[in-house]
Amino acid sequence: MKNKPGEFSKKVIKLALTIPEGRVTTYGLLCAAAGGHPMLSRMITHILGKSDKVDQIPFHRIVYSSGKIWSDPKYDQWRAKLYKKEGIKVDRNNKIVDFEKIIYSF
DNA sequence: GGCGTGACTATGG
DNA sequence: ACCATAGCCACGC
Repeated sequence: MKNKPGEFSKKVIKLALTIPEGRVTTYGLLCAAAGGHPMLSRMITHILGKSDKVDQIPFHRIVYSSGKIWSDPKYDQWRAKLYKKEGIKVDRNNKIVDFEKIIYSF
């Protein structure tokens, strides 16, 4: 499937916005759904981070392939709040509880 | 047109 | 099972 330049990023953003509440996905799945290589995961962050829709994007629903989360002091509280709000459980090691059960595949 | 960037992933110790 | 290192590629400047 051929993607025009810039479509990838749009697709990624669009897909990211379709992640249901209470579900999580991985960067690998997201980029695969966008029609890219699994290792394009880094671009997801880059694109979403630079996007003007960054505020709408549920970064908290996008986690590591291992189900772990990047614990950044900057976003930690923000994410924790959203997790609590959506009923997503995270253990004290920032690992998603029942990750394999709530993971969302496109 | 080349280089840096990025809320990552895979692999090895 | 945890930590460190290397590699991946599209997009913007």
